[in-house]
Amino acid sequence: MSSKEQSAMASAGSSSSSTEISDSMLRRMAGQSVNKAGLKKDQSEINKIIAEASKGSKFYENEREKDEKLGIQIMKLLDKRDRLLKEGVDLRRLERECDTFIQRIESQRDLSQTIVHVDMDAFYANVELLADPTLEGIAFGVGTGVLTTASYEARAYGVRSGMPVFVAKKLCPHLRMVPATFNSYGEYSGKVMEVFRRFDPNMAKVGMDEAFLNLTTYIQEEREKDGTGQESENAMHKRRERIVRTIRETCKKVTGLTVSAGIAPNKMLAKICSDINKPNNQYILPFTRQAVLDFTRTLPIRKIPGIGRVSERCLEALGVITCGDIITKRAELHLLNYGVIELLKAGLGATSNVVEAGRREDRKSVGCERTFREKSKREELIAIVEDVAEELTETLQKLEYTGKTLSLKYKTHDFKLHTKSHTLQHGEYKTRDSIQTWALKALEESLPLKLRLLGLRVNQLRDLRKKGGLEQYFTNPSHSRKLHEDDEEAEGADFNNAIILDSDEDLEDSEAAETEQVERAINGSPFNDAITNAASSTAVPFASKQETETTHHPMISCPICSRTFPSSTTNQDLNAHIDVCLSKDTIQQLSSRRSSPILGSSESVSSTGEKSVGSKSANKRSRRDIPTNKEDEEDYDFLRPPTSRNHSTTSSSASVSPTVTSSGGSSNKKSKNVLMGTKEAPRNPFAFMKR
DNA sequence: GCATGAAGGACCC
DNA sequence: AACCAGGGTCCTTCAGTT
Repeated sequence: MSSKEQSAMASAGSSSSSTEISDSMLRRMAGQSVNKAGLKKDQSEINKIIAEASKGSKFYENEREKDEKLGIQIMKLLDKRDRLLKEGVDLRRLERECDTFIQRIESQRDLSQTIVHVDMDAFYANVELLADPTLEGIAFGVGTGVLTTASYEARAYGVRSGMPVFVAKKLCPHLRMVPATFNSYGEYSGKVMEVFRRFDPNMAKVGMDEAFLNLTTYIQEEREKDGTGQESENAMHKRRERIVRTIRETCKKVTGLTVSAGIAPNKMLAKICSDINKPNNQYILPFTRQAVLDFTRTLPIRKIPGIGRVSERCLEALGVITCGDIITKRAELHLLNYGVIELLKAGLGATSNVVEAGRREDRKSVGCERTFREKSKREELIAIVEDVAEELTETLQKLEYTGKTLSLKYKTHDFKLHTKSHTLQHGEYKTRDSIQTWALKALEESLPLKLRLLGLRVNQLRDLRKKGGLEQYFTNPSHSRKLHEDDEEAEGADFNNAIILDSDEDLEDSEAAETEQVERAINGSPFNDAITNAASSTAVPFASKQETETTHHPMISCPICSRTFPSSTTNQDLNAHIDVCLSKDTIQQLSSRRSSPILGSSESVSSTGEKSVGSKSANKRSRRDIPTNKEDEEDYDFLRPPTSRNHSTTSSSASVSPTVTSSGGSSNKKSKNVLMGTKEAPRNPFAFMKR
């Protein structure tokens, strides 16, 4: 261990011996949702109470350990930076490279779309309030064990979601707790989403209480209706505000729940904006490049969706506190291989503005887990696994999925998480038996264990609602899914097939108009760019172009399985697909699937006669060629904002609402490493910013 | 060299 | 006197396979 590491240990660990709690621990214990509004008590006072309350607990110890490790990691990061600098890395060159990135990003900046992020206020809490008016005006929390949400009255005391009840009570002794009633949340969620859909049928739901809307089309139509021609930016601004106000009012009228909203030219910004005037209000960011830059310049990086506690600390150590710092420190970030491009995109406020409904096909896994009071007796643990397996099977059945890999997850008494997984080469996990058998085996293997959590999750799903088994090899969905009573989210989305083009797609040549801007952007830091020409950036000449074009490809369909493919699909590719479709295995598979539930291997590895799907080469080919334009996109592989992550739907009604974001642009290894020349790519705590 | 699996994490709501 | 959810997604690292 280097001396630096030792000192990191020392400083991070100092809290354990003395009564002082380190700063980073205070912050860490403060929890993830620190950025929430509505606090009364002084934040640092609150943080102290929180940390103090759980000090000495196993949880706390575990957090402290993590904190320590992070500290070391950060030291290493800094070490590395210093070393490279000493070795004489050409920072200037890196800076220029970043400027090229910036140029590209700027050239693709798109202010033509009106994106709205709508976010229900204290959703669970407010639903409970409707059900029980005696909660009106009092501090209460929803959940058991951990608060899933807190009323605004409670928040004033520093009580926040994700906080354990006993800590919350320390902050607010008279806090009242009500158990969560997920079914009702689901119902209200459905109603609200319905309202949103009136304004954007392709609305992207993000969890139960949030959604992204693209109002561009709605606005256009409205203007056509009232015969408004060219409109001043000011008029547009007002129109946007008014429409969003209408949306919120409608929600309130329909459900009695209040909504907040953010209006901006892209998802990341809209999301951040929805928080600004939080309860029951909205915030609109002017749709000009300058306004966006002004906004982001001072924006704490933590506000960027995808930047969590860890990334925040890493960046902070590098002197990056605000988005503005990202630009200033770009060379260093680049040097450390720290996902600069994504950061730059976020820093410039030029992230994805593509809003598309989540599709069932996008789901990647289904899981089920349980937390309980520390247990170590074999029988007890086994019973829990059985129980979880049972429930998982039910869920799987209800949702109509099977999966190839199963993983067991457990948390030991000291809050350490572990997973074990197994992938079936042939069969699929489907029956309770197959799941339980492996799960128990995996558990027993590691048995002398004191646990507090056990869970199971199935990955590599196959959608039983789909005709063939080939689907997993194509990204395409389209027609396939019929609506099912229990997934209210179903409608709408289906016909935009898997092609995931982001806004990046067609911009290339259409951008002449903005060249001027771009030019400026390259010379020097955009933030210093005094003369920003806001007007030109608001021009709407290509308004909504890519949106329509990328989502409404005409389709070609396979004569065998009638699956549809984008018109851009070449004959060759189509043939490849048809080959697969015609393969014997496939036919067998299709017919066997009809007749009986054979597929799930009842035992772990051994299997039924299910040959894997289609010929390997065919699969490979098709997977690469047919579905996406990924290859083409590689070049544009900037951040597709992390913004829209998925959220599960706990409700028994199982509205599957998978991710909103399209999959796509894998992260651009090329440019990242090529420029660097560093081998041991330092972990890029940022990788997740992918989209 | 590349695709896959397994295990571990970061993050989100 | 005790003791921090549960549903997901994506990324990374390290092997071992093909």
